[in-house]
Amino acid sequence: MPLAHRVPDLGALELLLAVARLGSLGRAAKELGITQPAASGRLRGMERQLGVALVERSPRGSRLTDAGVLVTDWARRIVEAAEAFDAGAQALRGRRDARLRVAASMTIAEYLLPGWLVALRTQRPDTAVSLLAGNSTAVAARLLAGEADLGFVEGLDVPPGLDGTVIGHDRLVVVTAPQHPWARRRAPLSAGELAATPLILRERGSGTRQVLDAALAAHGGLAAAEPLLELASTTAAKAAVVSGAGPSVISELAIGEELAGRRLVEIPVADVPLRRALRAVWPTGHRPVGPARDLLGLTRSRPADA
Amino acid sequence: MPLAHRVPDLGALELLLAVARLGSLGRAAKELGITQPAASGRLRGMERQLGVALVERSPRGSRLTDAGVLVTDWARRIVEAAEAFDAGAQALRGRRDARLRVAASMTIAEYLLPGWLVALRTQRPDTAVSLLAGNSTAVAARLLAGEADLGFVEGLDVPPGLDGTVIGHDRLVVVTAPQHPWARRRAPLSAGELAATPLILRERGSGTRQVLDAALAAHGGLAAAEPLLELASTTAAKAAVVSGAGPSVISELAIGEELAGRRLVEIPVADVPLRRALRAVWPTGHRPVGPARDLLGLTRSRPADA
DNA sequence: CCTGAGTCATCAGTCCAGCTTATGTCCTCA
DNA sequence: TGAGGACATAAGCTGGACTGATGACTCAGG
Repeated sequence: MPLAHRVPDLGALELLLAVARLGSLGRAAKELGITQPAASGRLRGMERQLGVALVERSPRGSRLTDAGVLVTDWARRIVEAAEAFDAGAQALRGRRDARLRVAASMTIAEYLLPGWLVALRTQRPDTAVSLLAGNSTAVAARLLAGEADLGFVEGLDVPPGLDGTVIGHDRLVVVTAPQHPWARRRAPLSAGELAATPLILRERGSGTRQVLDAALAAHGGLAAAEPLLELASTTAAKAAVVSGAGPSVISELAIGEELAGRRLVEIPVADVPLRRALRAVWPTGHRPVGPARDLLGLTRSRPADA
Repeated sequence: MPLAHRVPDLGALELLLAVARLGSLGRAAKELGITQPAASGRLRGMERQLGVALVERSPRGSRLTDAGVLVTDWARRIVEAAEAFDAGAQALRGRRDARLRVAASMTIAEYLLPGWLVALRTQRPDTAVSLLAGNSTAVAARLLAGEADLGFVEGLDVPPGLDGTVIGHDRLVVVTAPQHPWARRRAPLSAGELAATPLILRERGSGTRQVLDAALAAHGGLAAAEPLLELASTTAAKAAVVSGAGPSVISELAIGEELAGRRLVEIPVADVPLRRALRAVWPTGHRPVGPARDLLGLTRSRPADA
């Protein structure tokens, strides 16, 4: 039942990628710091596990089979996710002597920052980053106290005492399970319908909730209905929607995978501007320099509203 | 150096997700088929490895810490990639009694099919799928020989003897390393410039190459310059571009990760329609039924040109 | 032809990570 | 106050993965 028994472990996947890149078991082994027999055995084990030959061995080297090419590309996805994990985890470990201290809102820390950190690492391998995640107020406090060099917040305004620049936008989307009647609508949802429907929402005070309330209020003074369910985390809300409990309004950053896998369906909405800016922020007058400036450059060159 | 030593293995990540979902070490352990002490030890090991407390234990159960929430979300990315890997690998194993036999072009098999298979599995858990990857001709041959139930091809036309439906589009994009002068251009690239520049390309005969040639020819009869480098796989071409060898034209499906991580930069092009249709195909008159129809439904509801 | 430098496979032996079983501690609830 | 659930700890086992040595094979060059 558990996935781990059917999918090779990370070491084996890295080995496969190295073999694909270097064209030789022995060289791949050396790169990973193991011996050639270990690599040979490991690759053999992976092929036995998958029931498919991945590599064509010859006395002149090794090449991927057709199946091997496919498997290698799928493996690369896993390894890239692992790299993002590693970059995030290293930042989270947060040693005090870190040269770049970042404070970020939860959504940005979860979905955007790991990718930025991977990119930063290829550009500045020696920059140690520490990460602190919290809400906008906490981010502002850290910056003003000099405990962070650069902050990232989502929301409608820049906290007082800070300067900032918009680095992208986060759209809130209405989602349901594919079985929900809304998933078969042809016409977009109206603001009135949305306001009148009990939704699955984060607790009051969350950024998502604020934006939704503000957007409905701006649009003819509507007030959202009492929530169907109030949950503490985005993940819990997603799970509730997937299981068919009802519709919800969630950041598009959080639901890419679910939309792709058709576990969730986006419902178009008319006339309700459910966007919020994503901003990099810093104490007024202290424009980012050094590694903070590098990181800022990475974030700006890729708008987050793709 | 190797990633595997710094990232917990898949089993540990699954355990973390289960704990987050179930709120108890013991229940999570039972779900994964291990004992509670094993789960306890494993979680402790993971926390030691990351240097961060992930779970708050109490005699009434376990909840994630703030850091735990972040780590769990990053872990979920890895596990989802592993699910896609698993779905693809099972199909590749291709037992003869598979109820649904799919033949797909390389690009679709690599980048789109695993996601579809994961979705199909939640919808029809008992459908065994087998996968055969090859070029358009091979896909057509398998279908006409009755050796496959459903095919997927990318390209300009439907192979003779087959019916089909467009399920999305694949855009070819011009990419360079971020250091390349083109990355700093303001104006889009003209067709003439593109045609005049030696590029890193797949070998002649590949689908990518055909589309590029056709698009340039259609646009004022231009012919592409001699390639700078001819490589056998998309992956090799990507690697060459990333390392700064020169610009290339690659399917956008293949470079999502690289664009996000700023290892590659997309260069806008004026007036050259580098699109190709992605089609599901089947033998004329044999409209898909049963599981093939289910799979087709999944692919159509999510256009691949997002 | 040999020979040396590559490749990969096989074998035997060691070692450790992770498992299980058994038990202890703490809290909560009836 | 005792039962039950949740987690931790301890002891012992086992299998998987590693190393190091060796052998088979191919190719290029004297």
